[in-house]
Amino acid sequence: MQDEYSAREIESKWQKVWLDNGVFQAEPDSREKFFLTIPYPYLNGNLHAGHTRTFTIGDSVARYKRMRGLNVLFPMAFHATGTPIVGLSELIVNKDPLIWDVYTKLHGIPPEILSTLNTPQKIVDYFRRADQEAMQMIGYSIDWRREFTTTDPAYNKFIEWQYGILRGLDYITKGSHPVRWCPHDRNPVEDHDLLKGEDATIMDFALIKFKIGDEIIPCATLRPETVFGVVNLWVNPDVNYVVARVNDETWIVSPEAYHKLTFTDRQVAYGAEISGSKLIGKKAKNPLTGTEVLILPAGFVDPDNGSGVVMSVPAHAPFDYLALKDLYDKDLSQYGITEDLRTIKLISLISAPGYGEFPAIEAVNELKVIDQNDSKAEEATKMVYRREFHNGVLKTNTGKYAGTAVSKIKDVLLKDFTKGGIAEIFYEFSETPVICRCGTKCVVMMVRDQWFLEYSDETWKSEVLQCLAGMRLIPEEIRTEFVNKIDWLKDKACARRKGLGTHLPWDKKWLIESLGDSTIYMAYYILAKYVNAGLKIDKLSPEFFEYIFLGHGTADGAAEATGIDLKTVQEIRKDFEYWYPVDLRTSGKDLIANHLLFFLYHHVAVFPPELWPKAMAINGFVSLESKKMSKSKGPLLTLKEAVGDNGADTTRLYILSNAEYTQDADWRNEGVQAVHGQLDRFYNLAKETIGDQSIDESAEMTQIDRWMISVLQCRIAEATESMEGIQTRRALQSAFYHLFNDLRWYQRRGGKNQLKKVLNAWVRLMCPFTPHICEEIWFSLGQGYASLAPWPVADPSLIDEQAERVEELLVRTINDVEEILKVTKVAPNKIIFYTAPVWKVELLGLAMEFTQGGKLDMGHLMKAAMANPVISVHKKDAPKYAQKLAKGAHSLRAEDMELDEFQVLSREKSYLEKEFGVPVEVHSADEPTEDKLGKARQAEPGRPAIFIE
RNA sequence: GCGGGGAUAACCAAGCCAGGCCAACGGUGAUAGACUCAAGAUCUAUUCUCGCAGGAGUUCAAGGGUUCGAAUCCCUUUCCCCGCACCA
Repeated sequence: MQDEYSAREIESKWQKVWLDNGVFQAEPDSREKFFLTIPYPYLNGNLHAGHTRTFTIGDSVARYKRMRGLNVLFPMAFHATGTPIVGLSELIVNKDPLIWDVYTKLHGIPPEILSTLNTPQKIVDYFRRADQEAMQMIGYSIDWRREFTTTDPAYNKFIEWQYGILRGLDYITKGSHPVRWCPHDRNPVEDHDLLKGEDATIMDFALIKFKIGDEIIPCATLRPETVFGVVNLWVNPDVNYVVARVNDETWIVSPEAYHKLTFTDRQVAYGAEISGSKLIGKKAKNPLTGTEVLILPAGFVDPDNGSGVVMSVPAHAPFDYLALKDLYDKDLSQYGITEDLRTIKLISLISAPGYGEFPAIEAVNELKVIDQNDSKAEEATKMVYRREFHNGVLKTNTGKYAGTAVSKIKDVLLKDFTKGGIAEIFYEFSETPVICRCGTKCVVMMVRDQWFLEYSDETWKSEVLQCLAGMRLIPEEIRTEFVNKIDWLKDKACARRKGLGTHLPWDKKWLIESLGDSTIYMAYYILAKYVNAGLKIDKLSPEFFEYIFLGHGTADGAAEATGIDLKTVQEIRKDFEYWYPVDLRTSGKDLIANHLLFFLYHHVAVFPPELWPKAMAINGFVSLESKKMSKSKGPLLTLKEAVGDNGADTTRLYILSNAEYTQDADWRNEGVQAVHGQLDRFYNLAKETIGDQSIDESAEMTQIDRWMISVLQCRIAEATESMEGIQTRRALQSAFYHLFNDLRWYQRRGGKNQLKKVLNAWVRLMCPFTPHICEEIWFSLGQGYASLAPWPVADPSLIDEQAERVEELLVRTINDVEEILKVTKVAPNKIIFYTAPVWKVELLGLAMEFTQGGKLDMGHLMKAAMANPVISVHKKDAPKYAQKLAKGAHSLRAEDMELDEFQVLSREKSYLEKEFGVPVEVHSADEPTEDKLGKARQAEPGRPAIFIE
């Protein structure tokens, strides 16, 4: 062992030793196996603190399980499929200043190197190497022989095979779906492509097809149920509407709506223009009820929202009510309207508790909204909507829908109306405008002939739920979230035109979407070892995969089809049978709603139940000095930076002990430095222990030795239990911090001879968390690798309750003395202890009996006490103590009566004298001595009386 | 809006599911003392308020309730974080 703790030297030394000796390479054997995987990182940047947390949790579990004697397979690979890497390479070529900044400053890539990363392949190669280096410099116990990247040709074959299976199961279908689209770039846009409107979601409006003669004037609404309550339509008189041919119909919509329609899956042709004012005064027929309603002018109608025509439901929509009211006394003869609008009867169709017939009117009155231009009109709308949506029920005038909750009706009506030709669905952004980085206003585009994974399939879904039910989730609280998300999951587009990836085998112009190609790749780790060793890959055919992963067909058949020799085929199959299924997948919580769900879906589809994953563990994010980390805007802490600045073990210990489960961890420099100091202390204590020639391990065990060994068993048990539940923070509390404090007490009490024994267990307890420093210490302690040494097992026979109670009594007594000294501020000359008299112990015993037997009351207790001759002699003092016991009946400690306190304190007299630096006397309250200030009478079991001179 | 999770002393953070040994583990920071020529390291103590004898009071987002007893159980309110997709 070196004199000084030098993380850098120790860490690189052991990393090399592990790698050179293949310490973490796993092969099947007779042991029980444990297959642990973590989502591979995407290769568009360096690994950061977030990865560090997830991966380090995984590594510590892998190391723990290995030490528990399991055969652990912990592999790693890299994700490159999808669009971002392609986009990144273009931006690098164009020397995009933003990207340049992010990658040189946040990711720490030298400019001269960054400029060479001008193709996707070079980016992949660079980060693949960088990530691997980073994972090695933090000491992950990965079997690197199985590494791969998702753009490797053999991996493509594997994905093709998988998609063939899904297609065979009819889980892949064709359809259309709406996307955010930039008309200028002619591409779907993602959040980072946007200048404005990142928060906009795509909402489905119903276009209700009102009719003017044969022409359709569609009204857009998010509340299709209100079609029952329409009393007029609204058109903006200042807008020039478009008469257009839409499929086989003639539609009248705003010009903006026309523009949007051209991006939908409809055949659209421009016809003529018609001014809004010309439409006003006409009658339109409600396609559902057949009623004719008047078209009226309204300034609040936004041509850029929906179709530019709005149905008016004044009973439930404050805007409609206000607009109608505003017209009551207006002269509308210019539109040819002569009738009195007051004759238009409002139609109520929703009953909601707290509201009467016309909620819109009530809301308007309540908020004192003046007219349709009043800003409070918006508030009134929201108020009515919220209440009606949550508590509203449809009235009898809605026919067969009567009685249905408003919150449940939308999807039903959309389905019924579109089927009946009454309405169509129209997609629109929830907020506008949405603007692309190129400056163009984005639209909702309907992508046609898109390939979908049918995640909505009921059979598939129920199998996934069944799989989930059989899985262990850590922490268990996330189960509801998983169930909810499975319920919510809809069909997912699974192919793209752009990016890196595997082509759909039956439709080569499509690339398989990058989340869909990352679902069952854990199985591929088994094959990757052989591919990396030079296995022929050009002929990897479905038959081959069918055999090695599913056992379909025969080894001979697979060998024949591929030209791979039979022995290898059989070996791969045997490997797979040994390692699969996945025993644990640990991941950040961001992947719950996507990757982890798909992971389950695809496993369930491809594999039989016995190969479904066994468990998932979820962890939270990492923030930096309380600020959210951002890969593109900073702050960002890369794994390399963290390890370079602080060392691998410090980084690991810090990130593992900082938070647990789904809680977010906060990376703070001050804390990291403190942790480094703690490791330093650990190292020094180990070094001193190992070098201490005076330690006599064969010496007879003293009280404090027995205590130390006893407490060690508890720590081992706690750490073990914690690691079984993947609670790294809790495990470290026991294995590191508590044990550290125990050792301080041990040494303070003069303990020494058990130090080596404790250290031996301690190093192994710490090894999953801080493996390098542990290897270094272990090397001086024994032989072999600490990483492969057996995890300590708690020995119940070494638990010595008596010894622990003695120390508790001492701690309590010392604390009491200190408190007295603090309060009185006296400098002691002598300290006298009086231990409790026998009769009090007897009385406590009686009280305990009564408590267990049910009720403890003074009467019974005193009666029994007086029957006991030991107690009855003290009949003057007994009632007082009895009273106290009866009061504190809930917290009586049996332990307080099982220790001979006089003997203990007498024995530890010299220690107590050393602690306080003054002479100490110990008396029993039973022995008549000088009782200064009557203190001796205060002595109770568990609490000796104290007198300080 | 919907769904999930949270709010604990200067800060981070246990405890809550299984109510009482909880003024509340542990760490950090701060203060004091010991050691040292000194610094650092280490060790010890203190760190809600009051208290010259080991005590008392007020706390666990806010308000209400259940209970002999609540940080823990129930109800209401406020605030915070995450996801809501075709993007990895």
